[in-house]
Amino acid sequence: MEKDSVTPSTVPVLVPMPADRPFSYGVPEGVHAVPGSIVAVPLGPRIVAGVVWDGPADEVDPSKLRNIETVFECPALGAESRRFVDWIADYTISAPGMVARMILRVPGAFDPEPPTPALRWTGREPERMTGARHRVMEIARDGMAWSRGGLARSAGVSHSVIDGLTSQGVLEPALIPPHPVVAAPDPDYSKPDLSQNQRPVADVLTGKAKAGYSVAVIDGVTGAGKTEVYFEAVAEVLRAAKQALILLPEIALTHAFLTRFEDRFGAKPAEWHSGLAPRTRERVWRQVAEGQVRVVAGARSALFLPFADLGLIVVDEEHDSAYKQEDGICYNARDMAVVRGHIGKFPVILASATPSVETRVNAERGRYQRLVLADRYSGAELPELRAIDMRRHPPERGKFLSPVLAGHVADTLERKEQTLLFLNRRGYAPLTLCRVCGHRFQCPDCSAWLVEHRFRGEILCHHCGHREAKPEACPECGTLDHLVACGPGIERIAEEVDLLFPDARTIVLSSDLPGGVKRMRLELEAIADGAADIVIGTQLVAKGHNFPGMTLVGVIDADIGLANGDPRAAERTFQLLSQVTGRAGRFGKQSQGLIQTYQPDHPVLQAIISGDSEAFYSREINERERGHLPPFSRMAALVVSAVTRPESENHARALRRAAPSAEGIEILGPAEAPLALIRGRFRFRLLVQANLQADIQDYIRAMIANAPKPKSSVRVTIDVDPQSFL
DNA sequence: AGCACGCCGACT
DNA sequence: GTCGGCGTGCTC
Repeated sequence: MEKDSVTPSTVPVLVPMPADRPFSYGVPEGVHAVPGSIVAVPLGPRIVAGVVWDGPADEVDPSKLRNIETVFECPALGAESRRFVDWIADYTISAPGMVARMILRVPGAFDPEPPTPALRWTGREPERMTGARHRVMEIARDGMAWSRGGLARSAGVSHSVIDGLTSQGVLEPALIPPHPVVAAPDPDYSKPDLSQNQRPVADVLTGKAKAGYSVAVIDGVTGAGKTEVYFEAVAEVLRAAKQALILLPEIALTHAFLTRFEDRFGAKPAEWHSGLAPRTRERVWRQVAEGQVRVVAGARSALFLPFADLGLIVVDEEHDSAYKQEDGICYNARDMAVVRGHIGKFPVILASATPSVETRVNAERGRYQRLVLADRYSGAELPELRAIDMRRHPPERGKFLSPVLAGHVADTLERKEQTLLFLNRRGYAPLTLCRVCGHRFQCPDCSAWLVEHRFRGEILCHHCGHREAKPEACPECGTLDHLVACGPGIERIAEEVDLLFPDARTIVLSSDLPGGVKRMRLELEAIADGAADIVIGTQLVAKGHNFPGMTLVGVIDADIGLANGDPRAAERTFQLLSQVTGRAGRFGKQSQGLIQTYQPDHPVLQAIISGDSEAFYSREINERERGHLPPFSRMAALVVSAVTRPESENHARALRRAAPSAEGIEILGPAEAPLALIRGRFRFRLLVQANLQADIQDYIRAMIANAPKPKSSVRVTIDVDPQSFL
């Protein structure tokens, strides 16, 4: 410990920790740290990455003050990104350091990528020429830098030949700068051939792209060409030398999308999703920060890339629930994209064939501008939709395809066209029970049934990942071979299809598919190329894939989503079924969608079949307004969880008692959360419902501050704007 | 969030 | 007798 004659200057630093404000760190002599600088700082026993924040640092006990370890050689986080972090922390009632962590969760990206060592021709000729050396010189004479291995391989010689030439001074060491992850997109690479319907919408969007903040909603049926239209806004932003971000629901980062982008701009966008290799991830992050990457196509987490100069965000399929993050910091990427646009003073485009009720209401209120794209592009017909009344056309006992649907599948096979059978349930059967004693297989740690996955020979929990080998005997009564599967999953549908159509080539697609993003892309491409006759899939096949040969879509069970009482259930079912039936008939052939249901008169099904979505929306919006539900009020869910049921319930009650009384704010609960037990923790939930003028965040902060501090084993998670209103 | 410290069960 | 479980507390 040396005695300091001068007090070192201090700066606030956001560290990846749930503290409500930045920590203070000393800045050593000669170190340059400005707001946004990404730094390594000591925190307890370890070194972590943090960001220098704005404003003066808090005074801290000098004995606690520690110094910044390093300032990374990396562009500082811009002021817009910093305001975005502060805004999200405030809105979601979470620690700013934890929000910043979402940006910084890219280990290794903060140090510049080292240039690759290479060799280049010096202009000198070898003293003695040999065959091998001649082959090397043929290549090296172009004056380009080659890696040692690359040059050897190209010339078909061994390393020692290269080393010999290097020691003779024929080749000299050089450095290859890091490769750009993608080439620069050219806004004028190919002029789009827009239809009469698309042109005016594209013109409005390009106009907005040149102005400041605005939100536009492109509302158009599947296949109406929304992508081509928003590409024009992207082009305009590229001309203005700004960056653009296109958000897509997780799985929708399809090869087809990337190809369309490349056809329009002459280069692929940089991709950002969970399936990226760590190395690629780092490169993309860094090149986005440096401004080298101009366009990113990514999943919701791409919103937290350190853009140098962002000028547009497109949220494709804006209604999709994949935009909602439910764990850790709860946020909806669609809404946060709008916030980001507001902070950065740039336009945001929301696109969907089935916009969310929230977005429709925002458009009606004039906050968003709605642009309608009416017709299908290039004359493709919408599928002809019909409900199959399962009460009149029941399947055989223990089967799930009605004779009507099976008949149409047979016809489609005969025409050598493709069928998609949709069922939003993974596995073989959602429930297994013993026919002798009635024992039901339940997860030991969750209030959920174990789902049989017959292909894997296991029964597993879809909430915590608990798995066990599928037993032969009932664990309760010991009876052998009397376990019975209840209800269908896609594997069971596949089994039924195999019995009905043994010669058809079938494929089962769900998130269970081993092999990750890569395998999924290959399978989807193979299907598009006609490698399967019948595709059986979960919602993942409903999202944005084009299957040209697909002329029949069968929905196995349209009633699944409507069963629970959630006010949003109707909307979700409408969106999902519209999306999945929209997979058919995108390329001119007449196609049909058959929807199996026990309630063909349900308004949601009527809306889908008749194509009268306006009636559906006005009814839904009305119901939300009457029920005082979002977006006509604001909601937040507080979930208390603990290892024992009473601990959880008691603290939930304590929170409710601690709630101040406030004008226009109401609390519902506590009640057992929809899944009362997850991963061995009992959950109780409070719902806070506020009118649009009330400050729901302040209210919740007061509630938590007033309540007794719970034991650390009791956790409270806050979800502002929850997906479920129940 | 991570990590260390600290106090109670099954084993080298 | 130790190894190791996770409950509690702290991090500028």
